[in-house]
Amino acid sequence: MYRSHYSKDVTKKDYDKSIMVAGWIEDIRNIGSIAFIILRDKKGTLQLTVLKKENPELFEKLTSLSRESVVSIKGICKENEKVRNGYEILPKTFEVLSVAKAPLPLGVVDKVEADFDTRLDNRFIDLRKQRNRAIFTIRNAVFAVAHEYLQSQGFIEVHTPKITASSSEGGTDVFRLKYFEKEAFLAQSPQLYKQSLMATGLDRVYEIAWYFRAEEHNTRRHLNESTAVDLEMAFISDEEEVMNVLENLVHAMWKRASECKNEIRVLGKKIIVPKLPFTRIVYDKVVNKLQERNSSIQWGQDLRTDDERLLGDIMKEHGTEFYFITKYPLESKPFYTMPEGDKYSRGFDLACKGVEIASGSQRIHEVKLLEERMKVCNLSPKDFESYLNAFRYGMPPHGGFGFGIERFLMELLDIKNIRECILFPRDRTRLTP
RNA sequence: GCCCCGGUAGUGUAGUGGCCUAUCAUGCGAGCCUGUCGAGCUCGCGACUCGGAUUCAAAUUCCGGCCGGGGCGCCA
Repeated sequence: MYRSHYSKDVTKKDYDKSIMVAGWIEDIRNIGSIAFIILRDKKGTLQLTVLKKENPELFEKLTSLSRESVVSIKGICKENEKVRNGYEILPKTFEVLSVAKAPLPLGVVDKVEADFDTRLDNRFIDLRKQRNRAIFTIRNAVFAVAHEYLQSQGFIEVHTPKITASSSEGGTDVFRLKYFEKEAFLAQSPQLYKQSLMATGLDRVYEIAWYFRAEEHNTRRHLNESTAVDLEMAFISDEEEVMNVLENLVHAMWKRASECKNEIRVLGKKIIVPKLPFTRIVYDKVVNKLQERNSSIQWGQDLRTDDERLLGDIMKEHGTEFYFITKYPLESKPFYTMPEGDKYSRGFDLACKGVEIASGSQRIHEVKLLEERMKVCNLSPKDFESYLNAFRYGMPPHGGFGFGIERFLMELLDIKNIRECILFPRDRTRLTP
């Protein structure tokens, strides 16, 4: 046994008793005859106080350890108002579990900041910082509530292949790889599989999905490997039903995040839970509003980055940070999007403060129309035979969305670089660690 | 894919042709110090991304490579 208590779990009942703590040596302040050692564990830090005259050998050994070495300490817990936790530990025995090499490639509590690149190269140390770990604690919390909410709504979690034969649904470049004697691709999304599952009778499925995208973008908001809550539901009469699930999901996640008080405090953020329902604004109106503000957007075009930001500002003036953009022009949406009339589609985006965080639609469930739309989008139905087959033997009306988690976390926590929101980011140049 | 920018001790920086034997902080090492909590003080250690060119002289200018950052497009 190495530990009886975490730093934050020590209570008045433990005072004057022998307890065991374990963790990383964050800092050693050796004053001469007395030394203060800060020990960090999963939950926080605590102070070890060592007196030279009480045990010169123990004093010497403990104070000469390198920072970030891992130790287990057995000692007496003493109440002390002068110490931040209200207690300190007077070590009696200890065990060194791992000695850290010095100097560190990245200081955990140094007064100098490190470049993000240096931080990522040494992510295992970077994540020793409370602030950085808080992001992933919140990430865990929002995933947990996503599962809870979706399960409660009758969705089941599925896992679809990430190695696929079909090259593209359009819209992005994909990674190519060798699959024995064949060529294969990394899935850009579970889109085709989750739709195929609508033909099975599972009715409502979701996946914590990996998106692999080979675009050579180099921005703060793009990753080449990202995660999403991807969802598909059958027997819907229109896309509004899908939007309803999405807004409730986002709301539940935002709310759960707001309950992570400790992490929010560490991050120095405020999280205000948005009100439901989110505003719906049709694409045509978006174009009008943007044109009123001197945007050069033409009807039919997708919103450019500056248009998205401008719309975010406009919506904020109307007191809303979340909004759906609905009834997109058919030509700006992927082939599987259900048309509405000749020009429009049942596709929508969900934006938060000017950033697109989710995208979805009612889908086409009629195979002839699907083939037609593929051709219009310069895709060959021949390349999608196994997908199309799922539509030939009974496919109910359905729809769904993809909801980017890193984008969500960026907006939730006001983080400027998306790479902060994933443990080991994959971007244009980074393949390690 | 297009465009812009950067690379100096372990870390973060100063430096814009000679005053650079390269600044400061942090770190690391040695020493002093009984209540620190960004501890303090003394001494020390440690660096110009690579290759070529210009020049009497290059961290500094030019060209190329390598590595990285950012914007746009595309998207989550």
